[in-house]
Amino acid sequence: MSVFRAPETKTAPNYLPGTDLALELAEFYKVFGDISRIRILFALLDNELYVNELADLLNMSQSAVSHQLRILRQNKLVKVRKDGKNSLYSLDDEHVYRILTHGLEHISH
Amino acid sequence: MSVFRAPETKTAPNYLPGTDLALELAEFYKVFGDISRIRILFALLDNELYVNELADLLNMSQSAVSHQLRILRQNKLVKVRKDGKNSLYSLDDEHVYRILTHGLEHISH
DNA sequence: TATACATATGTACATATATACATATGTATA
DNA sequence: TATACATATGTATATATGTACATATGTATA
Repeated sequence: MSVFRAPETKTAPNYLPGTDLALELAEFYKVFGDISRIRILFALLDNELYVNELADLLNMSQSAVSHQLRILRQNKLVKVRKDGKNSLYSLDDEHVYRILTHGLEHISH
Repeated sequence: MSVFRAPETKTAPNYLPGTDLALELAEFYKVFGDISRIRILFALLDNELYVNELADLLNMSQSAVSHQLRILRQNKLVKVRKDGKNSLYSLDDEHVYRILTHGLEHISH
């Protein structure tokens, strides 16, 4: 990835994304930077689950789950399907699985 | 990814990582969840750079850059090479590029 | 309509964290 | 050794953020 360079030789970086893009990307990764949201995403990896099922499964309050689901929804990582008074949540994006997988690859060296 | 399921049918999730793993993964993504670190990583994508070069390039204080480089180092995302009194930083891991790329793919829909 | 229930949301607060500032450490050169 | 310079680090502080608690919204059923 990074090319070796003699200390005296200075080359400017040839790809620097604008601040806006960097910010957007940071905001995106920030969503994955919380254990509750990670656990929710893993729970939804192969299942469509109700809010209260998530709360029970993960030992979280209904409120906390709902708040985190909102963040995940806003970032298009999960989607909702209404079922009467219940809400069924599932993953929204095909990338989510790959993103989680790559993270796991990294931390397992 | 997520299998359709009738509301009455309840299946337990078949893969739930332990809390420790979820925490480790969240901590890992947290590193990407900051605009300064993202900008540093992009700057290092094709270049080996000195701390002061990064500071100039990104309009950050030397201290701020150094603090963030420490976090990136501890998470094995960048590595250092000493050159006298200078330090040359570069990406440490082949995954970094792919992780950034996937993030970009997601936010660009 | 009244009640029960599932989910969403407003708010307060405790905790985490990025940066500025000051300073320490380490290296090269006079 | 003294000085200049690059980088690292300790600390304080302002800001961001996750969760608890209370409550609102919306739906099904009696």
